[in-house]
Amino acid sequence: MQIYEELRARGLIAQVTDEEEIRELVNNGKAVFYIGFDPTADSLHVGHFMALCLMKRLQMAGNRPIALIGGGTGMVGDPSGRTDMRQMMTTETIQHNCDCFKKQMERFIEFGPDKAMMVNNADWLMKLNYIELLREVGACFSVNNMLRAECYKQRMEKGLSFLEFNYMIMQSYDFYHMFQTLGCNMQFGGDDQWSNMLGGTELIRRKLGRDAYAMTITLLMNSEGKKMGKTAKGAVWLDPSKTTPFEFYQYWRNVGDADVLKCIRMLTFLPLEEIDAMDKWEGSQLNRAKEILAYELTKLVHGGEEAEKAQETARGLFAGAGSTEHMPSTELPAAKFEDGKIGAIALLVACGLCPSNGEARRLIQQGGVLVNDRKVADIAAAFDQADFQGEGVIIKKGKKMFHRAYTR
RNA sequence: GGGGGAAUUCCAGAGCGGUCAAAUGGGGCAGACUGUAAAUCUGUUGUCACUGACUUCGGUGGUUCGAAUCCACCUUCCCCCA
Repeated sequence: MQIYEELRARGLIAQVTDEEEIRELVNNGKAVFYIGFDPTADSLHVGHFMALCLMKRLQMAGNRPIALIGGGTGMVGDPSGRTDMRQMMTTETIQHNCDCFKKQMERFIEFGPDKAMMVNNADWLMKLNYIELLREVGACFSVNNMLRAECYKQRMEKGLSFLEFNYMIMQSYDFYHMFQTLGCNMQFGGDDQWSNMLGGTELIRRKLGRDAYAMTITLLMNSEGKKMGKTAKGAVWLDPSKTTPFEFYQYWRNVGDADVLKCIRMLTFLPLEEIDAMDKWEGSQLNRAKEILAYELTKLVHGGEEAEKAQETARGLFAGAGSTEHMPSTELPAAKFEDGKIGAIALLVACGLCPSNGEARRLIQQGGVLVNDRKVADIAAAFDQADFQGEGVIIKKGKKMFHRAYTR
């Protein structure tokens, strides 16, 4: 099976401009393609991860990836999929984020001569002259058409600033620029980028009379139609200091039944035959599939060792046996103890399991806290400092949150 | 440029000058049931020294014994006309 067919089979392809041409290009390793990453945070998240995997897959098939960091477009802000305007970022923040992205990407993609390239569109966008740009490319865009684009339509109700309206032009210009300077003939991106991407192919056609191609990746949605990779606390990050490997593992371990196979297919590098076999699994057997999903992804993002640890820890906690040493933990300073004791409420707050005393109190009253497997029944309960020595104590909040607290 | 409207807690969205820490829904958290799933049901959801106190309703002042509610100005956003 060739790469294009594999992408299809994995359900990764959402829309394409010209299926025949694209298949031809990628299957023969002739594509020089780019994917853009706007530096909106100081770490990549799961959404970016899909794009990185796609790059890797295509690179393995002989194509040349270009990772475009949006140091310039980040100054404008993409209105796609947003109901309100993005917070404007300072130049320093953008630069910092770009640096962080670069570091993380290097873990996944091989950069170097004849390998993948990394470029920053600030290098050319920042130098643009307004009038020149208007005359050069502005004339090629129809406002009527742009307003019909889905990404702007949504914003017509809430208001769209001229700044953001220009995002599509900037992105199109990127493609146009790289088509000429780097021989980039294809663009990939999230499905929400479709209209921006078409802007680029259209611009190239108008200015140069040449064909360029675009393809979008299916957005990873769960069965309820919500974007995956988000939790109540925010995105699931790839940076281990923002989302620990254990938390990362648990996120995938807990996906809904209806979504496991889809995730395995789209995100892992397991052979399709193996995945097809799992398709027949049902009921509680799917738990096995979830473990595989969680393990594979943790391995890809954090490495085999971390994946092992996370899996071992999870099994230990939920199945009763195994080690507890890799679960999230907190070292309690001696100052937290009074007369050699710490109250249950103070303990929960100190470990970050509850943001306020009120919530900790409620949690205990509702029977949601276990310390060393014993339910904490009284909000006035206190624990001896001596118990925290060495291994410390295991605090269980609700059904799934485990935390270890210890002292030196 | 002219006219009109809006800003409430995580989100959406109620809210007669006192009975408002503020309806309702969503989300979150916890309990029951389970498979670390989904669905369902129950409780809970500003902070703290929690039978009490304190800080919240875009901002700043004002009226009043008392303001989320009334007035003035400011800020931001939306709509209509140009």
